This record gives sequence, structure tokens and C-alpha cells, in this order.
Amino acid sequence: MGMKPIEVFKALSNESRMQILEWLKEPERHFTPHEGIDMREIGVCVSQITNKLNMTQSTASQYLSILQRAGLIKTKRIGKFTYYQRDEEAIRSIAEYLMKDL
Amino acid sequence: MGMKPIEVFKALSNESRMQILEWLKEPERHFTPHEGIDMREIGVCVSQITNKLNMTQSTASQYLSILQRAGLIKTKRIGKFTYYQRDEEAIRSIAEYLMKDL
DNA sequence: TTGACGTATCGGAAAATATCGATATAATGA
DNA sequence: TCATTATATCGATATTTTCCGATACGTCAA
Repeated sequence: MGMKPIEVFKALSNESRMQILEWLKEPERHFTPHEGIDMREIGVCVSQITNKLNMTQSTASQYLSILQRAGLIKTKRIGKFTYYQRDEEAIRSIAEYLMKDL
Repeated sequence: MGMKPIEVFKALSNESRMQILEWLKEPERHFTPHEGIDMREIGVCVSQITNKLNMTQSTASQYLSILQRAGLIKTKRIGKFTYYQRDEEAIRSIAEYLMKDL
């Protein structure tokens, strides 16, 4: 894992952020398609997440940024939209750390 | 395993608590024996941890209690001493669960 | 008993986090 | 260019966490 474990644990210490991570596991199950984007390939944009989250856009954006800094999700900007998706590889290596080092 | 993942993550979101968990992995490496107790079998008592932690006894005791509620360590009272040790089985099953869930 | 010691818990101050509304920035299209 | 839309960031406040000192609780030995 390339980042500090503590930061990962902090990112995961919040119901809403866990929720987001959960939703992003199966995006097509939790979000309606957007601009013909393949959610599984590209990700889900901030406003879609904001809608489901029942919190402000400001909060959603900040949470996504925290998850990203922890290395759990990655981002792709297309036009005026920012798409977020899980970084499965990073998540796997974090889980590995949990198994080995914890 | 009956604990909430969030509570585990919260317990792990603190340097000192991570430190304690780390020390308890190899107690004989980090603590001097105490009252002829087998640290690997029985555990390490609160004052030993307090000493290394550079924090008050109050804080050490609280942190141990948080780790215990998260299911990461277990406790054994012998006389006036309380010994704490890692609950390796629980930790393994927590790590497994988190690995699947994450 | 009482006293001393190890630990747990209570109450609070300070630091960190959660979360908002307002605003800044960036991209688009008219 | 300007107006609109999506996102990011700033500043503020409410809530939670950190960590302490004081004190209560439990156990042992005299």
C-alpha cells in the first residue's frame, strides 16, 4: 500500500464514505446512467452521488476527495464532469495489508 | 463476528492505538517481563503499556478499552493487574470480513 | 479493618472532523 | 463574449475525538 494506513482507516471511519464506496462497487445497481457513460469503465459523477447521499454537493465533493487521497477511488475528468470509480487494485492491496500486517 | 466495521476502523484511526496493537504483536520484544507472567500467553498489563506510550494511565486504559470493544484485543484480570493481548483469531476474521466487504 | 497500588471511569479543555452555505473555478454552448 | 452548469474550495459552526487530571473501584497485604 503506497499510502499511510491511518489515512485509509480515517477515510473508512465515516458511514457516508463507506456508503459511497459500497455504491461504487456496483454502480449500475445504484445509479441511473449518465450521458451514455459506461459507469463501470469510467465511473459516476459527483452530482449522481450527491443526489443519493442526501447531503450537499459540497460535502459529497469533499468526501470523494478524502477517499481519493486515501487511494481508494480514482478520478477522471470528462468535459465539465468528474467521474469517480473504485480503485480495485489499491483496495485489494489495502485488504492485503490488513491480512498481513494487522 | 458481531462488530461494526466502522467501529473497527475508528479504533484503528489513531497512531497510539495502532502502536499498541503493533507492540502486542511481539510483547517480549517491546516489554520487560512482569511478575513472571508469560506475556505471549497472558498479555501485558496496563502500566507496562502506559510506560511505553508516553501518555497518562487514564488515556492508556481508555485506548485499550476502545481496542477491546472493537474486538481486536482481549483481557484477563489476575489479581490487581489487567493483562491485554491481541485476539489473533478475531483479528483474522475481522480482516477476512473487511477484505470481502471492502 | 486500613493503606497502597493498579485500573477504570468521569468531566472537561483543546484539537480534529463533519457538514453546511457561499463563492470560486472550469467547461460548455449560445 | 456571456450565461449556465458541474465541481472544488473557503469560512463558519456543530459534533466528535483526544487526552488530561481527579476520583472511584478492586485487590492485596499488613
